[in-house]
Amino acid sequence: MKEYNFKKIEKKWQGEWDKKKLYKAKDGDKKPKYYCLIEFPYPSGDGLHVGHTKSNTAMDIIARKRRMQGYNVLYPIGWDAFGLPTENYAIKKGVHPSVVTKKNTDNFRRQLKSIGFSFDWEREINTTDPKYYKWTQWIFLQLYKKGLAYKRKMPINWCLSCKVGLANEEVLEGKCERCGSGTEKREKEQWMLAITKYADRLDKDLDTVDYLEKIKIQQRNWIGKSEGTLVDFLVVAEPGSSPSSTPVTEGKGSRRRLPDSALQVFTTRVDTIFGCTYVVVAPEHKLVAELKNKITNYKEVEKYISDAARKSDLQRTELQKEKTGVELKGIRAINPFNNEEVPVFAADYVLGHYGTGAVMAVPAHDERDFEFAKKYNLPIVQSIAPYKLDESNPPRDGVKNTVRSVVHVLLENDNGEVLTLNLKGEEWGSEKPKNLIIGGIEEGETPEAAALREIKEETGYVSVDIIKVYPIEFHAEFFAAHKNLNRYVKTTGVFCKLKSQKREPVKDEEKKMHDIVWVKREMLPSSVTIPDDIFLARSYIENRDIYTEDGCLVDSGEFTGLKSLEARAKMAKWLEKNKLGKKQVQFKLRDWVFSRQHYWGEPIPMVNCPKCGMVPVPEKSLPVELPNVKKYEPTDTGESPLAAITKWVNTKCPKCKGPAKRETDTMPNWAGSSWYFLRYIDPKNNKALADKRKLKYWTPVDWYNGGMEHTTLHLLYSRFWNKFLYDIKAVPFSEPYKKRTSHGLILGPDGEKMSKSRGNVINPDDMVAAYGADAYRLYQMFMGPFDQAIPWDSKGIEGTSRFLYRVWKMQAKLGGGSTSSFEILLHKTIKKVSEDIEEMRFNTAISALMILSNEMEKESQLPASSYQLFITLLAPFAPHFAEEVWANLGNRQSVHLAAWPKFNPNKLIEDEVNLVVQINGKFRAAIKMPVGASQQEAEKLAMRDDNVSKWLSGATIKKIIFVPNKLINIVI
RNA sequence: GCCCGAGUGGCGGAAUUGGUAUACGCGCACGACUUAAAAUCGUGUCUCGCAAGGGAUGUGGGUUCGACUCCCACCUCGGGCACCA
Repeated sequence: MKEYNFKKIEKKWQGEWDKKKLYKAKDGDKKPKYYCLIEFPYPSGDGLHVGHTKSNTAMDIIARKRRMQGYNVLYPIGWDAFGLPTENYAIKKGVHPSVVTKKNTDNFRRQLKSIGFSFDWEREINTTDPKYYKWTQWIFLQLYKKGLAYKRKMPINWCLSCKVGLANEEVLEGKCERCGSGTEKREKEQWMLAITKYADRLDKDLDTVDYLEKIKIQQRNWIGKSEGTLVDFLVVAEPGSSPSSTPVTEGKGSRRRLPDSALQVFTTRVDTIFGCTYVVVAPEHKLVAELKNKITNYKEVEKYISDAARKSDLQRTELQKEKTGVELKGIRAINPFNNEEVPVFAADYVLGHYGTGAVMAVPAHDERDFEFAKKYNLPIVQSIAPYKLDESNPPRDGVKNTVRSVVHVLLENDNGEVLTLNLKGEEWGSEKPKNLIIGGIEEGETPEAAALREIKEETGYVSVDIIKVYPIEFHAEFFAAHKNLNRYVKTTGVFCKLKSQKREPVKDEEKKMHDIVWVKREMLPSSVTIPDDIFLARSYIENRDIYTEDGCLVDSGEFTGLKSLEARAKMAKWLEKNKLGKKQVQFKLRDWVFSRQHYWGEPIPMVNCPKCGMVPVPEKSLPVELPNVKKYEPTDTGESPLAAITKWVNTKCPKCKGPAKRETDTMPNWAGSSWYFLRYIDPKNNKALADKRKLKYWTPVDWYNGGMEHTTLHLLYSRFWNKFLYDIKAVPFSEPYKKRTSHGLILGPDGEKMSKSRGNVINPDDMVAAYGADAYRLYQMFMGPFDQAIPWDSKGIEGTSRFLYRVWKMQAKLGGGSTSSFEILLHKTIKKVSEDIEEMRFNTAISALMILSNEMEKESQLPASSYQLFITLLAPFAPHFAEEVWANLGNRQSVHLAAWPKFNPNKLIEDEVNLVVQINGKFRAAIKMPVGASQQEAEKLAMRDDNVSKWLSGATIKKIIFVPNKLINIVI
């Protein structure tokens, strides 16, 4: 037998596969199709590192298994080659970016080929190829035609170092995602794509696809759908402020209505509106300028606004802790529900670009409003009460309903302990503190007075300070069995401190009922329980002054008593009826900034004509190619370097043929990758982005694996483009990807993210040279759970390498022998490997293969048929190795075209099992038993065991638990 | 702060309708082969204990005959979002 020479074997089979076009995907083939996709790489100058190929290896395994299962598989590859690193490198070295790209893609191609991925190389694409970006530009034109691409002057994020405008998605904590340096806001005309028009569908259609749950959640959070209500507040001038105002009848006093100045706010909590004590507009809100001459402190307001505008995003987040704002004096807003007038503020904690840029502030029920109200001494009014229905003891029909106001007293002593009353008698017998001091508030009594009275009555303490009456009233409803009444209880919390131990005698009847127990605060239950318990405990301890959850409406006019959910619906209806507002769905998602001021990107195919305005380049003139020039440095003015190339910029208007100028902005990196999966289907088509029949055959992508970092950008953008192409009938499916999974990072050996600057990069070339592609692939998959980040361990790859050597050596034992000793294991392994691949549990699949090989190794003679079966299971993981062994076994056709093995369910069943014997749940013995043995048999055998009988001697058996074929537990 | 995910040997990790915790691999130790080393093969490897036996899956409670697994509270780490009304 020859030595296992991976170098020779891998080179040989890679050549063979290429020659035979083994992995060619056949358009329209009769076999069922399967489209496997990985994110195409950006061909950087550094080449691949081991992290880049994890996804490729995983999908390669799946693609190979699918082929063996009889599918016509499309597993393509290409290059996402536009972008800054290439441009920066080209500028530095003075070479054209296309030359750099060519060099880099050549290197990447060599690297990928050396690992033996089963790509269909005939479909290779490159986003920088004019034949490709012709169609990227074509899609842009379609978007433009449908009004989804538009130009708008707007503040963009400008990276000071890259000298480029960035999308919101590309700015992290005020810093450029790419280079990490600072950004600032600049006003610029930008091309925008109206992705927000698709926001609802992008959210809803997630229900129709099989993505990992965390990917769906992250996309949903990013889209940020929230259902709420628009409410119109009437804005009025304060008396005497302006003679031009007309009198208004609504509201108190003789206010004056200002023309056209309804202020619209967006809220998801219209149920809290009776607690609204002021309204806030964003500093950039148009109301401020409109009411300039009605605002009596305009100078002050103006200063605040210009200060706010000067803050960068970074400063705004840094200064987040302290809220600032300024009142617009001279004007007031009227709450349409109660006609109450409230002050109006401008504050930068309200965002101009979300909702209407204005909010109603309800400090009692919103964290941010509360903070602001505290700072500016604004009133806090409760309109929602926390509400608890005692589910185990709900109000009953046909029973009298009563309402009762009570106090719950938290009395603290000098040791920081609180007083609880432990009720006497069996039914209350619990070691845990049960009650605080609780008592009814009598007619005309304040909560404070009630608290002092109850303390005295129940405990005798008379020297007590009231520290605080908690501002939020709690409501609860239940059936009071001992009185046969339904109770609706309104509870006020009072926090008191014991000044001295001075006590007066307590009546005997009180003494009989309960003991006084001082407990540490932590001992109080933290969760809300039924009203007879200390159900306010947690709120007291946390000292919360506000309540932000749903509850029950209080002091809310005709809506009082409704629960939040119901109130929101009724109040929205009321608004609609009175034309004062309506239901509204809002999204966090914002339109996509699509312009970049760079050379190395797709030119935006538009022409600016002094006569005709913005004119799209006719489709037949596509592609608009990048001019071949020497200089492509970015400019400081914020203009694209293309603007300096007059020969290219000056063109003729497609409409009037007069002199015109080309659009000089280019598209962002995300453009080419938003539709590349469609181009693979028909990469050379010059008439359409892809042929309809081929699209129909291949789409949608069956399984797309990629990184979590692309969840909110690439994945969302490409879903958007695909949906748009579906709407214009260019593609047959609305959702591009049926299934999406993601891989975890491979970290450097130091446990840190791999990067050139850290110097912890592992190059696959070195691994392939030292251990071979197959050992490399195996180790990548064996490292641990696929979706987890795991450090690279160079010793680990030696393990998978050894495994291959051992399997190789088994060839010497082939011939006779019998399968009997490992036949069950063989079928179990087929089952496990088959299932594990589907679930991407590659690590346990490989472990199962190792276990089987360890068993087979013990045999002196090995049946060739079993070994061959084993090799087919190994083939997707170690394709070159398997192919060579397969050929050695005398097979003419490739192992990768062999049928995927099936397990025989009958051969999974063992005839003997290890039955665990436990005594009181502790392992005491394992006994061999025939499958399906009865409890009696098991008991009999178990008792006979020496160790078991030792434990059982002198004990009474209380109970026996028997789980067939698994265990018997004897309880003594 | 909010939303996801994870905490198990010296290390990567395995174990799901709750049923022998630590599979598989790495490392380490000892042995065989060798003049020697590497490679390879074999044996051992959670912890305390001479043993019988006990203890251990981030911490503290709970449910259960039985908990890595289920429930409650908390701690730590990783990722995402972050004044989105």
